[in-house]
Amino acid sequence: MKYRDTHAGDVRAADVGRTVLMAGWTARIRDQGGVVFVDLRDASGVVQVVIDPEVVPEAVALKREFCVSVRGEVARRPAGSENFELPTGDVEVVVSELTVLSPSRALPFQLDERTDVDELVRLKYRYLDMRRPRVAANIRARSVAVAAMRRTLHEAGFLEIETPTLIKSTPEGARDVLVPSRLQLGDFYALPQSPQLFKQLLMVGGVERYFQIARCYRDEDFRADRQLEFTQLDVEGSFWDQEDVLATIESVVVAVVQDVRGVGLAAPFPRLTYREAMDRYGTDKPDLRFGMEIADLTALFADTGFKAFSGAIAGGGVVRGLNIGRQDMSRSGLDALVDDAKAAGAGGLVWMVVEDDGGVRSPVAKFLSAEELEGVTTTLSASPGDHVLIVADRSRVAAEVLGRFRVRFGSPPGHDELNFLWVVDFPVFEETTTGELVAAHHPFTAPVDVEEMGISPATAISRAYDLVLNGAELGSGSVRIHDAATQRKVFEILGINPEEAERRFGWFVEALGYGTPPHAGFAIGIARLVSILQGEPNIREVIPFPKTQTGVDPLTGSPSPVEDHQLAELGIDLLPEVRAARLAGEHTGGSAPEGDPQGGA
RNA sequence: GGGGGCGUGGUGAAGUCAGGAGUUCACGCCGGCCUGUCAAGCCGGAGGUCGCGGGUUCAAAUCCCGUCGUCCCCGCCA
Repeated sequence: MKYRDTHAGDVRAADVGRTVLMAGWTARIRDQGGVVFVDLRDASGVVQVVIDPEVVPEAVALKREFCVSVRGEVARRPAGSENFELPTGDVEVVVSELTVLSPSRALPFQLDERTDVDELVRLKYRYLDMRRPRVAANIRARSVAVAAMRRTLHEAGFLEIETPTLIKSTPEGARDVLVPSRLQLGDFYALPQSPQLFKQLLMVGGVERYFQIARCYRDEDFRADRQLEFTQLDVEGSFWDQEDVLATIESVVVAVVQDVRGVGLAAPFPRLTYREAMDRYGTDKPDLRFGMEIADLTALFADTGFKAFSGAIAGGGVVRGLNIGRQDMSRSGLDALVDDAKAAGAGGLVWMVVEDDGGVRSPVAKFLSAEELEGVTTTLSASPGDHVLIVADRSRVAAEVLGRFRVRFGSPPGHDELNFLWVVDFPVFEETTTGELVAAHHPFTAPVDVEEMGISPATAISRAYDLVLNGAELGSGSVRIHDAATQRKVFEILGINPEEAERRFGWFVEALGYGTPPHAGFAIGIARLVSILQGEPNIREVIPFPKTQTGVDPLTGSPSPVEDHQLAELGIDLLPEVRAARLAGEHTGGSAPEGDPQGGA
């Protein structure tokens, strides 16, 4: 059976007089008694079809979201009855034949977008949710974005290569998602956190340019921009240095933005070093759609008598200030900021308000000299009404606290503006709160200077870089280590002893010993990029079937218990308390409405 | 692991602070009318264990305790 020869959204005045066969959904029905208007929607759009119930009696039984096929003649709408909101609004299709391909039950929520429907309900009925313009547009945009990525990279000579998704667990960084092996009883695969080591092996193998739309898995807690499983554009190139990577990624991003937004981006993108980003914006992913820079006041307070400041400076710390502009804040509101700063790890926070006469109101004003107060307002360009926040602490703490206030009080414009930015020169390692060194990017990142890394690892700079868009980290990459000796050195600094390094990464380090080309690469979070381009507040909106914050899929009910024989085959025995909890029905997930969602007669 | 917001017919909301009969509004749903509507309109109707459990009270959607779900955030995310 032929269902259609014309798409609803494509019907135009030029088609008047043609007989068309269309198929789609009855988005809206306006039954006038003697004539029935139906908005027929398919993936291409909407067209109004007109039905005379005496000619087509089935029309009387139509409800919303029936899947139907109609045959009819395209006609110009009577003068005055055009709908100029619709691309098809000057025509309509006069139906001669209507087939209900599939009726619909009453809907659990309305598909118009007048109100925000609870997300849990949307996810439980995601197949209906994606009939709505919002998710439908996001799914399309994502496809357009991925197509632009593939096209750009194929044209530049890259090979698209799949790497395994059942791989060796090399725990470090994120928690692995584990999969038990039946054939190797008691052993486990891990799902990849990224294809990192496989793409490096591809470089060893002589694949000089690789990319993949790669599914990745990290078993950490969810956020608006983080899911258990996600997709990255993963890219790697041999005989590449940092500049080759940045240029290639820029060309991909420019193509994506052109195709998704219809906007040409200027490249190359601006760059900041990690150090600059931290000092001026208090974060390694600054949103540069607005200014509000953090200023260093350490020199100004070098000889201050105010102990909170002098103490911090004497301890090797800094004094930094942020002008958050005019604010309507009460004394208690300002004091609440002090608590927020403490919660974020600072010893304290000093606030100042510039008075109309240029004087400064602050709980600590009496401890500061006139020159110091003057210096603050001058350095921060604070004018009457402006509120100033000052933190004296270790450099990292001051940056982080003020960086958060900057984001909180800064006012970025709408999502129309796209501010891409490279942050380069990340450190090789960062120190944990317990003083251990961990890889800032990952342990396969090349240092700028291997000797220097050996001497003072804590301050060594790497050849790692991040791509930032509107204050969000879109992705990161690095020049990789391509010799076994440097790789072993990094493992050593990370406190991984040679035996452990051999057990976990021996297979990889061995590969580096066979003429590995210098190589470098990058990975971009696709949902993050598309969600920002689409102006969405979270990545679930651009994921067709996302999970909730507790890792549950409300539609299918996964994860779910499995049969005992399945566990037995895998040699798995649930803890008695886990088994009891399951039997008691705890954590069964999902409280969305069950059964007939409509009630009614 | 921690902090915060939310949970009221199918959907969205008001009611909760300050206890007094499941009250209200919009949409949807069901039935009827209607030949130019397009968020159609008009008339009529059905539909709720106020997430769940316990407590206080003469009386709980409302106050208290616990719990579940969901969202945002901190930790975590090499």
